[in-house]
Amino acid sequence: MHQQTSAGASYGPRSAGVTPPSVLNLNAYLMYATGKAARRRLTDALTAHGLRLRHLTVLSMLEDTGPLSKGDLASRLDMNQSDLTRTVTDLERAEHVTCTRDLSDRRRIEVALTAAGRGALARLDHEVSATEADLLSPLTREERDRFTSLLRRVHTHLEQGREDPPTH
Amino acid sequence: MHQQTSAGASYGPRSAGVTPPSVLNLNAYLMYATGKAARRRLTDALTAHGLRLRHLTVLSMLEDTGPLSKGDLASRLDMNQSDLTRTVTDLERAEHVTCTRDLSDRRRIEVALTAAGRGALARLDHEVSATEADLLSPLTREERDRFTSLLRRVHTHLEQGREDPPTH
DNA sequence: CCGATATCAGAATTACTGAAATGA
DNA sequence: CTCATTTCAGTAATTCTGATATCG
Repeated sequence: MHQQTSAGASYGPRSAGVTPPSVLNLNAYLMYATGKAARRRLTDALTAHGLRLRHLTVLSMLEDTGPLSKGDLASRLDMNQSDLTRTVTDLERAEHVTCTRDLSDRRRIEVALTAAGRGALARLDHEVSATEADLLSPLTREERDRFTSLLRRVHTHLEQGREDPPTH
Repeated sequence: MHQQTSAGASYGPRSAGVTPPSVLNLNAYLMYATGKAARRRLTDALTAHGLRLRHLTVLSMLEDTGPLSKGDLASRLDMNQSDLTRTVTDLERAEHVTCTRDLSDRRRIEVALTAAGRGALARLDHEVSATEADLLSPLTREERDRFTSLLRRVHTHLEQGREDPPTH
């Protein structure tokens, strides 16, 4: 997008790093494309268990943090309330979570993981780990750690950007 | 997902870095989540121009590589043929690309960028760059370069994985 | 009254599947 | 006939919007 690979004529030999394709330099596109691939692979691994990615993320978030209200879950997972409600309904029906009203604020509904939900997560662990390993297989262990660290920082930034939208 | 935050009882105080939340350690989830955010921001930046992300990716790929057949475009952009056909139809209607049959293989249709298409890309450049900068704002310049490099390697790996599906 | 939380119905967008037409 | 390329129609899944009910 920045350099001008003008018209389709004569592509001379490219020494490494010279005029690399610009789409692939678009971090935004790379993030989108790899995210798409990651979602697809995770989904494939989950369908055999009758779950979708959104179910896994809710279960996993609850395992991490303990019980949360639906609003907090939606905000932390970057889902809208509407979809989160449906997802939790599915999980409640499958008895993977329980929903209880907060007595001190009767608007809030607290969602908590059940033993069955924890069991489901445990059964998913192997396949999710395998998907992880596959996705990052071209990287060495050190590179994976750096990648994770950078990704997490970007993710945290995006999370905050949602709650406090930039003025422009 | 790896550590066992066993049973839902007692969540003691967590000192920094100890038993970090597992969802956020799932690279697959982080990739999915950041990809989702990246897609949303790019889409927001594009709608004002009457384009969608898939249009930008096609235009941008053509600018990088020169004319490509529809099949090659689909494969390189990880879109299925069906959706790519529709996307190119839109772009052709907007006169951002032209489609010409390959005379040596009349099955293939070569898609090429027009001057108008190049102009549209140029007009998008600023906003796309701004989106890029925003997404990666928590990283230093060196970190961005490392991140891009790692991301690109992962992306390349996933691209190849599509053409040559692993046997399992 | 206002603002926050949750729910519901539906639309918009994206992603996928299968089948048909054409040509190598 | 088989295979590759494109096209079309329709489905499934994801994401988002708006309206409503309840509660603080």
